[in-house]
Amino acid sequence: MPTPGTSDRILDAALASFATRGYEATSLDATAKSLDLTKQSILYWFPSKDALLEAVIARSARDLSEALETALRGAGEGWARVEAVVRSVFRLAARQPELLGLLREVGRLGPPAATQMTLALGPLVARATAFLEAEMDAGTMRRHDPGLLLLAIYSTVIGMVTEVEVLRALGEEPTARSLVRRRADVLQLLRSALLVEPAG
Amino acid sequence: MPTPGTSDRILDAALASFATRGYEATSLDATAKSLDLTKQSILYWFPSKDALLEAVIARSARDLSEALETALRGAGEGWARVEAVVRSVFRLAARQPELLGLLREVGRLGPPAATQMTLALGPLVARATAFLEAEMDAGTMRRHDPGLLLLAIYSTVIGMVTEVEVLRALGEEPTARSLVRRRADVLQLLRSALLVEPAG
DNA sequence: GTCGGCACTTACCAAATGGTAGACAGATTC
DNA sequence: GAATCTGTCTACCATTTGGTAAGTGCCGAC
Repeated sequence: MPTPGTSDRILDAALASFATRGYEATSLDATAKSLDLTKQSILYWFPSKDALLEAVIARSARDLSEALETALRGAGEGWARVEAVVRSVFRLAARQPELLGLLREVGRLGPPAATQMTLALGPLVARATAFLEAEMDAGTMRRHDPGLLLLAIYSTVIGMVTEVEVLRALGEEPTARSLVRRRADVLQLLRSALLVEPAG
Repeated sequence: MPTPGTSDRILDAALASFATRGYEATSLDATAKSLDLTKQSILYWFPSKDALLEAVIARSARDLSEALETALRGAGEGWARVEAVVRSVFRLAARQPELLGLLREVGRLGPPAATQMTLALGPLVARATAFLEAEMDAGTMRRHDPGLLLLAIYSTVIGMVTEVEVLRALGEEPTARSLVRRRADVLQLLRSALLVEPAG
């Protein structure tokens, strides 16, 4: 494993800052300083701050897709697939929380950033929608609008994983250990909500 | 109803901008211009941008609490209370979407803004937690960690109402009419998830 | 050994930002 | 009618922002 190149290190730092501080609150100067570089070096690799965001989104969308595709590859059928996806998101929350933070941030930023992310994750969304529809047709999951159902699942999982302040407000310290409990709770909740037979 | 005072107009404009563009992306100059004022007039009423945010949060938390308290006042028992709260949030989404947008934004900003909002909404949260616990004790709702359950409900409802870009990504145009459908879907979903008997 | 390009720097810059100081107009008070 | 207070404005200011221009050191090709 070679030393990561400068452009990758820049992407890492930018991702972290965009995901936590937010896009506007991230300054090129500060990001550069954290890497022992000057702002102009960043602008050498990425012609503008917008372009940097674009690159961060592109790489993150790819990483995100890969993580989920991998989880789906050996996943089984029906409910097991939902569980596999949720588990892989929680794994991401532990190992690369910035990826999920960026997702949140991009949704807030709106177009064109959101459009780019949307396009990049489109195939995954289409697959998920089709899956839910098939399950509902087969009668194994309760009937809902698939899009809205997906949004509900998305919001719940992302919320459980990124809403640090709300967690604190509810008396749940967002530690790594608590993440496991949150995962268990989400899975149980989704099972009750989705499955036709509240099976055990 | 007298003409709203300048300080109220400033709070309105600031709330709208904080909720949509975000705090950092909101400039005092732009906000002032939208009100046919100068930045210095804003700084006359609120000594700094931080203080303005604080005032916006204080007023919004009050409005939010009032709306929910009102909804709860004539709400009935058990599931009807959940339904009353959800309905009132969707009503807010139609009439004052900025209030919910601010909630999102404040969560992202972290302390001290988040702390202030948390404190202001604390009583409401405590009430909700106690309610859920009582229902679970009574056996009418499935047992979960009340805090996490509340977070799940919060995330789902707020997501349905503020995640405009995600909605679009899922092929749901965020119109006023679709809001009604979303509300129906959320209620149905929550009922399946929460109630012990999937009652009809 | 020098030529060319790569990675990065120093030196700037115009625009925008939050904030200060002080003046000005119009009421209100005495 | 003078003094005061309120709300707003004009005039500044220091800092920070994203971005440009012009080097500089270095390494491999020839």
